[in-house]
Amino acid sequence: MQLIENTLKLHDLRITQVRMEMLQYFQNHTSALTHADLELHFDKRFDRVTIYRTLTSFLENGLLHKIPDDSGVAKYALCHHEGVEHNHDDHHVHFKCKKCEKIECLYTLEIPKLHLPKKYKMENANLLIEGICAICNN
Amino acid sequence: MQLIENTLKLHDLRITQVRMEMLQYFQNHTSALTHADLELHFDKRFDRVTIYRTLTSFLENGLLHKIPDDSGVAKYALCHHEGVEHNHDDHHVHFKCKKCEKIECLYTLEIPKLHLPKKYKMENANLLIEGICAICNN
DNA sequence: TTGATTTATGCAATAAAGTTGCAGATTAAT
DNA sequence: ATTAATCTGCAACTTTATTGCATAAATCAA
Repeated sequence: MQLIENTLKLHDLRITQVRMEMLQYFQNHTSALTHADLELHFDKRFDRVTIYRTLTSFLENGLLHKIPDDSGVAKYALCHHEGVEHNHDDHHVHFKCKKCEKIECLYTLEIPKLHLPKKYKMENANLLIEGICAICNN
Repeated sequence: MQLIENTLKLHDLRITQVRMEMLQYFQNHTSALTHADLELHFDKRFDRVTIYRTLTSFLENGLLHKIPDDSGVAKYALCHHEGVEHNHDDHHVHFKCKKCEKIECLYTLEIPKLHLPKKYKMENANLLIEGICAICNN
Protein backbone atom coordinates (compact mmCIF):
# COMPACT_ATOMS: atom_id res chain seq x y z
CA MET A 1 0.00 0.00 0.00
CA GLN A 2 1.10 3.54 -0.73
CA LEU A 3 2.58 5.60 2.04
CA ILE A 4 -0.07 8.28 1.80
CA GLU A 5 -2.88 5.78 2.06
CA ASN A 6 -1.20 4.06 4.91
CA THR A 7 -0.90 7.30 6.82
CA LEU A 8 -4.59 7.99 6.34
CA LYS A 9 -5.49 4.53 7.59
CA LEU A 10 -3.25 4.88 10.60
CA HIS A 11 -5.20 7.97 11.49
CA ASP A 12 -8.55 6.30 11.03
CA LEU A 13 -9.42 8.19 7.92
CA ARG A 14 -11.10 6.74 4.86
CA ILE A 15 -9.07 6.88 1.72
CA THR A 16 -10.52 9.37 -0.70
CA GLN A 17 -9.18 11.50 -3.50
CA VAL A 18 -9.27 14.82 -1.64
CA ARG A 19 -7.62 13.37 1.40
CA MET A 20 -4.80 11.76 -0.51
CA GLU A 21 -4.09 14.88 -2.48
CA MET A 22 -4.39 17.22 0.47
CA LEU A 23 -2.07 15.10 2.58
CA GLN A 24 0.38 14.90 -0.32
CA TYR A 25 0.26 18.66 -0.67
CA PHE A 26 0.97 19.17 3.01
CA GLN A 27 3.85 16.73 2.84
CA ASN A 28 5.38 18.70 -0.01
CA HIS A 29 5.32 21.95 1.95
CA THR A 30 7.46 23.01 4.84
CA SER A 31 5.39 26.05 5.65
CA ALA A 32 1.91 26.18 7.09
CA LEU A 33 -1.06 26.32 4.74
CA THR A 34 -4.41 28.08 4.85
CA HIS A 35 -7.71 27.04 3.39
CA ALA A 36 -7.19 29.68 0.72
CA ASP A 37 -3.83 28.18 -0.26
CA LEU A 38 -5.47 24.82 -0.80
CA GLU A 39 -8.46 26.22 -2.64
CA LEU A 40 -6.14 28.07 -4.96
CA HIS A 41 -3.96 25.05 -5.53
CA PHE A 42 -6.79 22.65 -6.25
CA ASP A 43 -8.54 25.24 -8.39
CA LYS A 44 -12.16 24.06 -8.27
CA ARG A 45 -11.26 20.40 -8.42
CA PHE A 46 -12.68 20.02 -4.92
CA ASP A 47 -15.44 22.00 -3.30
CA ARG A 48 -14.42 24.64 -0.77
CA VAL A 49 -16.61 23.04 1.86
CA THR A 50 -14.93 19.71 1.28
CA ILE A 51 -11.57 21.34 1.84
CA TYR A 52 -12.80 22.86 5.10
CA ARG A 53 -14.16 19.53 6.22
CA THR A 54 -11.04 17.68 5.25
CA LEU A 55 -8.94 20.12 7.26
CA THR A 56 -11.22 19.50 10.20
CA SER A 57 -10.95 15.71 9.95
CA PHE A 58 -7.18 15.91 9.63
CA LEU A 59 -7.14 18.09 12.71
CA GLU A 60 -9.41 15.82 14.71
CA ASN A 61 -7.48 12.72 13.74
CA GLY A 62 -4.12 14.12 14.65
CA LEU A 63 -2.68 14.56 11.19
CA LEU A 64 -2.57 18.35 11.32
CA HIS A 65 -2.33 21.01 13.96
CA LYS A 66 -3.57 24.55 13.85
CA ILE A 67 -1.02 27.26 14.43
CA PRO A 68 -2.06 30.17 16.63
CA ASP A 69 -1.35 33.54 15.11
CA ASP A 70 -2.97 36.93 14.94
CA SER A 71 -3.75 37.12 11.24
CA GLY A 72 -7.33 35.97 11.59
CA VAL A 73 -6.87 33.18 9.07
CA ALA A 74 -6.46 29.59 10.23
CA LYS A 75 -3.09 28.04 9.40
CA TYR A 76 -2.38 24.32 9.43
CA ALA A 77 0.73 22.20 9.42
CA LEU A 78 1.49 18.51 9.64
CA CYS A 79 2.07 16.99 13.03
CA HIS A 80 5.56 15.59 13.04
CA HIS A 81 5.12 12.96 15.72
CA GLU A 82 4.46 9.43 14.66
CA GLY A 83 1.54 7.76 16.27
CA VAL A 84 -2.11 8.36 16.23
CA GLU A 85 -3.12 9.78 19.59
CA HIS A 86 -4.22 13.36 19.51
CA ASN A 87 -2.97 15.96 21.91
CA HIS A 88 0.37 14.36 22.28
CA ASP A 89 1.95 17.06 20.28
CA ASP A 90 1.95 19.49 23.10
CA HIS A 91 4.90 21.75 22.63
CA HIS A 92 5.13 23.70 19.44
CA VAL A 93 7.59 26.28 18.33
CA HIS A 94 6.60 28.13 15.19
CA PHE A 95 8.40 30.80 13.25
CA LYS A 96 6.59 33.45 11.26
CA CYS A 97 8.65 35.47 8.82
CA LYS A 98 7.75 39.15 8.66
CA LYS A 99 8.97 39.35 5.10
CA CYS A 100 7.56 36.33 3.28
CA GLU A 101 4.79 35.81 5.83
CA LYS A 102 5.37 32.08 5.88
CA ILE A 103 4.96 30.12 9.05
CA GLU A 104 7.03 27.03 9.68
CA CYS A 105 7.42 24.61 12.55
CA LEU A 106 10.77 24.53 14.29
CA TYR A 107 10.81 20.94 15.40
CA THR A 108 14.31 21.04 16.77
CA LEU A 109 13.47 23.61 19.42
CA GLU A 110 11.90 22.78 22.73
CA ILE A 111 9.89 25.14 24.87
CA PRO A 112 11.82 25.54 28.11
CA LYS A 113 10.15 24.68 31.38
CA LEU A 114 8.32 27.56 32.96
CA HIS A 115 7.24 28.26 36.46
CA LEU A 116 3.58 29.21 36.38
CA PRO A 117 1.83 31.17 39.13
CA LYS A 118 0.19 29.13 41.88
CA LYS A 119 -2.74 26.93 40.95
CA TYR A 120 -2.29 27.33 37.22
CA LYS A 121 -2.08 23.99 35.44
CA MET A 122 -0.35 23.89 32.09
CA GLU A 123 -1.49 21.40 29.49
CA ASN A 124 0.29 22.59 26.40
CA ALA A 125 2.27 25.48 25.05
CA ASN A 126 2.77 27.21 21.75
CA LEU A 127 5.61 29.55 21.08
CA LEU A 128 5.29 31.83 18.09
CA ILE A 129 8.48 33.58 17.13
CA GLU A 130 8.41 36.37 14.59
CA GLY A 131 11.34 37.71 12.66
CA ILE A 132 13.20 37.07 9.44
CA CYS A 133 13.55 33.52 8.19
CA ALA A 134 16.71 31.93 6.82
CA ILE A 135 15.63 32.31 3.21
CA CYS A 136 14.67 35.97 3.47
CA ASN A 137 17.75 36.78 5.53
CA ASN A 138 20.11 36.96 2.57
CA MET B 1 -7.09 65.85 33.93
CA GLN B 2 -8.56 62.41 34.33
CA LEU B 3 -6.28 59.43 34.15
CA ILE B 4 -8.11 57.89 31.21
CA GLU B 5 -7.91 61.06 29.17
CA ASN B 6 -4.30 61.44 30.03
CA THR B 7 -3.52 57.95 28.82
CA LEU B 8 -5.25 58.63 25.53
CA LYS B 9 -3.29 61.85 25.07
CA LEU B 10 -0.03 60.13 25.87
CA HIS B 11 -0.79 57.73 23.08
CA ASP B 12 -1.66 60.47 20.62
CA LEU B 13 -5.32 59.68 20.56
CA ARG B 14 -8.08 62.26 20.51
CA ILE B 15 -10.37 62.17 23.48
CA THR B 16 -13.78 60.88 22.50
CA GLN B 17 -16.59 59.10 24.25
CA VAL B 18 -16.00 55.65 22.71
CA ARG B 19 -12.30 55.77 23.39
CA MET B 20 -12.69 56.74 27.01
CA GLU B 21 -15.27 54.08 27.66
CA MET B 22 -13.44 51.38 25.76
CA LEU B 23 -10.18 52.12 27.55
CA GLN B 24 -12.01 52.12 30.86
CA TYR B 25 -13.55 48.80 30.03
CA PHE B 26 -10.20 47.27 29.17
CA GLN B 27 -8.75 48.61 32.41
CA ASN B 28 -11.49 46.92 34.37
CA HIS B 29 -10.77 43.54 32.85
CA THR B 30 -7.88 41.22 33.44
CA SER B 31 -8.73 38.93 30.57
CA ALA B 32 -8.49 39.62 26.86
CA LEU B 33 -11.51 40.99 25.03
CA THR B 34 -12.96 40.44 21.58
CA HIS B 35 -14.90 42.81 19.39
CA ALA B 36 -18.00 40.80 20.23
CA ASP B 37 -17.42 41.29 23.97
CA LEU B 38 -17.31 45.04 23.50
CA GLU B 39 -20.28 45.14 21.16
CA LEU B 40 -22.27 43.18 23.68
CA HIS B 41 -21.20 45.36 26.56
CA PHE B 42 -21.92 48.66 24.84
CA ASP B 43 -25.18 47.31 23.49
CA LYS B 44 -25.77 49.55 20.46
CA ARG B 45 -24.46 52.66 22.19
CA PHE B 46 -21.62 52.69 19.67
CA ASP B 47 -21.59 51.41 16.13
CA ARG B 48 -19.84 48.10 15.47
CA VAL B 49 -17.61 49.72 12.90
CA THR B 50 -16.58 52.35 15.40
CA ILE B 51 -15.61 49.64 17.84
CA TYR B 52 -13.51 47.92 15.17
CA ARG B 53 -11.83 51.19 14.29
CA THR B 54 -11.20 52.08 17.89
CA LEU B 55 -9.55 48.71 18.47
CA THR B 56 -7.36 49.40 15.47
CA SER B 57 -6.31 52.84 16.70
CA PHE B 58 -5.57 51.47 20.14
CA LEU B 59 -3.47 48.79 18.52
CA GLU B 60 -1.60 51.19 16.29
CA ASN B 61 -0.93 53.61 19.09
CA GLY B 62 0.42 51.03 21.45
CA LEU B 63 -2.42 50.90 23.93
CA LEU B 64 -3.48 47.37 23.11
CA HIS B 65 -1.88 44.26 21.71
CA LYS B 66 -3.46 41.43 19.79
CA ILE B 67 -3.07 37.98 21.25
CA PRO B 68 -2.32 35.15 18.84
CA ASP B 69 -4.58 32.17 19.24
CA ASP B 70 -6.31 29.64 17.07
CA SER B 71 -9.93 30.54 17.71
CA GLY B 72 -10.28 32.67 14.62
CA VAL B 73 -11.50 35.65 16.62
CA ALA B 74 -9.19 38.56 17.39
CA LYS B 75 -8.45 39.05 21.08
CA TYR B 76 -7.04 42.22 22.58
CA ALA B 77 -5.46 43.14 25.87
CA LEU B 78 -3.86 46.25 27.34
CA CYS B 79 -0.15 46.70 26.95
CA HIS B 80 1.33 46.80 30.39
CA HIS B 81 4.46 48.76 29.61
CA GLU B 82 4.46 52.44 30.22
CA GLY B 83 5.60 54.58 27.37
CA VAL B 84 4.27 55.28 23.96
CA GLU B 85 6.55 53.52 21.50
CA HIS B 86 5.05 50.61 19.71
CA ASN B 87 6.75 47.29 19.32
CA HIS B 88 8.56 47.56 22.58
CA ASP B 89 6.33 45.01 24.07
CA ASP B 90 8.10 42.15 22.46
CA HIS B 91 7.80 39.22 24.76
CA HIS B 92 4.38 38.06 25.73
CA VAL B 93 3.28 35.15 27.78
CA HIS B 94 -0.45 34.48 27.64
CA PHE B 95 -2.52 31.89 29.38
CA LYS B 96 -5.70 30.49 27.88
CA CYS B 97 -7.95 28.52 30.17
CA LYS B 98 -9.55 25.48 28.58
CA LYS B 99 -12.45 25.68 30.98
CA CYS B 100 -13.53 29.32 31.07
CA GLU B 101 -11.89 30.13 27.73
CA LYS B 102 -10.46 33.35 29.10
CA ILE B 103 -7.09 34.58 28.01
CA GLU B 104 -4.92 36.59 30.33
CA CYS B 105 -1.44 38.05 30.17
CA LEU B 106 1.13 36.62 32.54
CA TYR B 107 3.30 39.67 33.00
CA THR B 108 5.52 38.12 35.59
CA LEU B 109 6.83 35.44 33.26
CA GLU B 110 9.62 35.96 30.79
CA ILE B 111 10.19 33.97 27.64
CA PRO B 112 13.50 32.21 28.07
CA LYS B 113 16.25 32.81 25.55
CA LEU B 114 16.21 30.39 22.65
CA HIS B 115 18.81 29.33 20.21
CA LEU B 116 17.36 29.67 16.72
CA PRO B 117 18.67 27.81 13.68
CA LYS B 118 21.34 29.59 11.63
CA LYS B 119 20.37 32.78 9.84
CA TYR B 120 17.01 33.11 11.55
CA LYS B 121 16.55 36.51 13.15
CA MET B 122 14.10 36.79 16.01
CA GLU B 123 12.23 40.04 16.49
CA ASN B 124 9.60 39.07 18.99
CA ALA B 125 8.02 36.10 20.64
CA ASN B 126 4.63 35.10 21.93
CA LEU B 127 4.11 32.18 24.20
CA LEU B 128 0.58 30.88 24.52
CA ILE B 129 0.09 28.44 27.35
CA GLU B 130 -3.13 26.47 27.60
CA GLY B 131 -4.43 24.73 30.64
CA ILE B 132 -6.58 25.42 33.69
CA CYS B 133 -6.45 28.85 35.27
CA ALA B 134 -6.25 29.58 38.98
CA ILE B 135 -9.93 30.41 39.27
CA CYS B 136 -11.18 27.29 37.50
CA ASN B 137 -8.68 25.08 39.30
CA ASN B 138 -10.71 24.82 42.48
C1' DT C 1 -18.07 -10.20 -5.55
C1' DT C 2 -22.47 -8.09 -4.22
C1' DG C 3 -25.42 -5.74 -1.29
C1' DA C 4 -26.00 -3.15 3.02
C1' DT C 5 -24.19 0.36 5.88
C1' DT C 6 -21.54 4.04 6.86
C1' DT C 7 -19.24 8.08 5.70
C1' DA C 8 -17.74 11.73 2.35
C1' DT C 9 -18.72 15.11 -1.17
C1' DG C 10 -20.96 18.98 -3.67
C1' DC C 11 -24.26 22.43 -3.87
C1' DA C 12 -26.97 26.06 -1.89
C1' DA C 13 -27.88 28.79 1.77
C1' DT C 14 -26.47 31.07 5.93
C1' DA C 15 -23.57 32.85 9.59
C1' DA C 16 -19.77 35.29 11.60
C1' DA C 17 -15.91 38.46 11.40
C1' DG C 18 -13.98 42.24 9.40
C1' DT C 19 -13.51 46.24 5.84
C1' DT C 20 -14.54 50.36 2.91
C1' DG C 21 -16.69 54.77 1.34
C1' DC C 22 -18.85 58.62 2.40
C1' DA C 23 -21.60 62.39 4.67
C1' DG C 24 -22.28 64.64 8.81
C1' DA C 25 -20.61 65.37 13.62
C1' DT C 26 -17.00 66.17 16.87
C1' DT C 27 -12.35 67.51 18.42
C1' DA C 28 -8.52 70.42 18.69
C1' DA C 29 -5.60 74.15 17.02
C1' DT C 30 -5.25 78.93 15.89
C1' DA D 1 -15.17 81.61 16.86
C1' DT D 2 -13.44 79.79 12.85
C1' DT D 3 -11.09 76.37 10.51
C1' DA D 4 -8.76 72.12 9.61
C1' DA D 5 -8.27 67.57 10.91
C1' DT D 6 -10.33 63.45 12.43
C1' DC D 7 -13.91 60.55 14.20
C1' DT D 8 -18.50 58.37 13.98
C1' DG D 9 -22.52 56.08 12.05
C1' DC D 10 -24.75 54.04 8.35
C1' DA D 11 -24.95 51.11 4.36
C1' DA D 12 -22.86 48.09 1.47
C1' DC D 13 -19.55 44.66 0.79
C1' DT D 14 -15.82 41.11 1.39
C1' DT D 15 -13.73 37.27 3.40
C1' DT D 16 -13.75 33.29 6.26
C1' DA D 17 -16.27 29.57 7.98
C1' DT D 18 -20.54 26.57 9.00
C1' DT D 19 -24.88 23.84 8.26
C1' DG D 20 -28.41 20.93 5.89
C1' DC D 21 -29.44 17.86 2.68
C1' DA D 22 -29.37 14.82 -1.41
C1' DT D 23 -26.14 12.12 -3.98
C1' DA D 24 -21.90 9.57 -4.41
C1' DA D 25 -18.26 6.86 -2.81
C1' DA D 26 -15.83 3.81 0.57
C1' DT D 27 -15.90 0.05 3.70
C1' DC D 28 -17.82 -3.99 5.88
C1' DA D 29 -19.80 -8.46 6.01
C1' DA D 30 -21.71 -12.43 3.84
